[in-house]
Amino acid sequence: MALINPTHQEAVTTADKVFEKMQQAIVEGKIIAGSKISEPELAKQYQISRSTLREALNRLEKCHLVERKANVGSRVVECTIEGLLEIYVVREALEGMACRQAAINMTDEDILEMQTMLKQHASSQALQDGVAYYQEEGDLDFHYKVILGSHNQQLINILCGQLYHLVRMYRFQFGMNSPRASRAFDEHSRIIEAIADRDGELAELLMRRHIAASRKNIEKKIAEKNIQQATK
Amino acid sequence: MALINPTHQEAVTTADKVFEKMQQAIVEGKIIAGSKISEPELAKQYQISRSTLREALNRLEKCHLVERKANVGSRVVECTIEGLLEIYVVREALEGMACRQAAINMTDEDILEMQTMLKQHASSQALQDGVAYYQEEGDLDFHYKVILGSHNQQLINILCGQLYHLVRMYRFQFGMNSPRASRAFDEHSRIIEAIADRDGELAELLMRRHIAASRKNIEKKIAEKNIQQATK
DNA sequence: CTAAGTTAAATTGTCGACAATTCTCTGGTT
DNA sequence: AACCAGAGAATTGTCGACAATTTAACTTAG
Repeated sequence: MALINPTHQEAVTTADKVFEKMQQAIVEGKIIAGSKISEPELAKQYQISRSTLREALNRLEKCHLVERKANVGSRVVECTIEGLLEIYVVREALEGMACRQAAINMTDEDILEMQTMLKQHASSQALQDGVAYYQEEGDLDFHYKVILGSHNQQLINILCGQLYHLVRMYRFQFGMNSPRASRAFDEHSRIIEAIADRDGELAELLMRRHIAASRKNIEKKIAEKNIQQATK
Repeated sequence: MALINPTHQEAVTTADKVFEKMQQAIVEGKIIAGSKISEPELAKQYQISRSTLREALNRLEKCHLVERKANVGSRVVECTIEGLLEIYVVREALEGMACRQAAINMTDEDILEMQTMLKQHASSQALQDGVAYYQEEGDLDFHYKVILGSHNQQLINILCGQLYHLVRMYRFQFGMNSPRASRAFDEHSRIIEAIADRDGELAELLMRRHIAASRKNIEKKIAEKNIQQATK
């Protein structure tokens, strides 16, 4: 899985390593969302000093996984429906623009690589129970490559550096295995086609529709759940 | 000047105060862009310990004003033309979306307040040498209010918390007093009109054109300067 | 004179202790 | 019984010192 972030420089210092461990733990819910973080307790747990832990907390704050208030402490960010929808709105805007830029700035080799990647996903999806795979890793991988293809460092930083892990957290904790996999695949195909045609306007439009469709799908689910609860 | 960020919580701790001072110093170029930051030196300069200074540096890193490499140190971010254009691309996407959301989520009172604010700007602009004023503060103020009007916390965080100070830095250091002030005023008026009409699609379109126009204006200037240099 | 290797200085990362603030629990008053 | 006040405990912010790493300066071989 070539899901490696060029922005992401490998962890050399101990604070980095603890940061990565905590990041994973938060994404997977092992450190539960919304809970308060006790510096002394976690420092003891990870066998490090409080200063080092605070350094790690600062990096978690940078990717919006924890929030801190002065003289009060840090809390893990909460997973709310509103928060999830807000992220989709931001992604629609930013990934749409990234797609437009990718149509301008991606090299022919990059495009070819993405096309072959999509074919691989298609076969492995058809082969076995690939729906989950596709939805989990393949989808992120696709979006990732488009973002990198924009060659816009600001876009890459915001989307891959900050929002990426928040998205992963929501996927993990809300269990996003929606039945949109096959439709998503078609949408991905058309997006790559537009990029290959160097049609930035269409590429942006398609990507925005693609993400908006996911958001509306979630909104629909929520609405259904609310009706269910109201009528019982 | 009601340019207060609700995101921005006032500085209570000393690290916060140093952070704000350094932020201002970087924006104004008193700490020169691209220069390396010496922790011991700055700690002595601000009369604080290195730990506190590092805390401040972490916050500067959060709003992308400094960059840090492990075991090497921190550098003030550089102001490059490419970086400026990248920011405009991100702003076009995000503020466009913020504008669309503002058309949905702003209250009638908020809209009325923005309309009166714009009229004030108009009169004070016509009154005296308001062009600079409008361009410097008024423009930021307008964009600020639209962003807040989106009521999307993610959008607000990214635009007001992170990009805002970078934009200020570029304005200050590149001396953006372009002659687009009067045209910008008309564009602002139309944007508010669209928001008042609750026409999110149009509001987004107009905001994107507004920002794209600024970007193209800069690109044109750069091109002219390059030709000048080439022919002399 | 250049280039590589080695040593010394400087800088960054980490630690434990102290100060300042906040939270909690107890006791008293209306 | 509810609410406010105050002392104690716990937590966060800040400090100075030490360890690890990088940068520089110097020496020496080619």
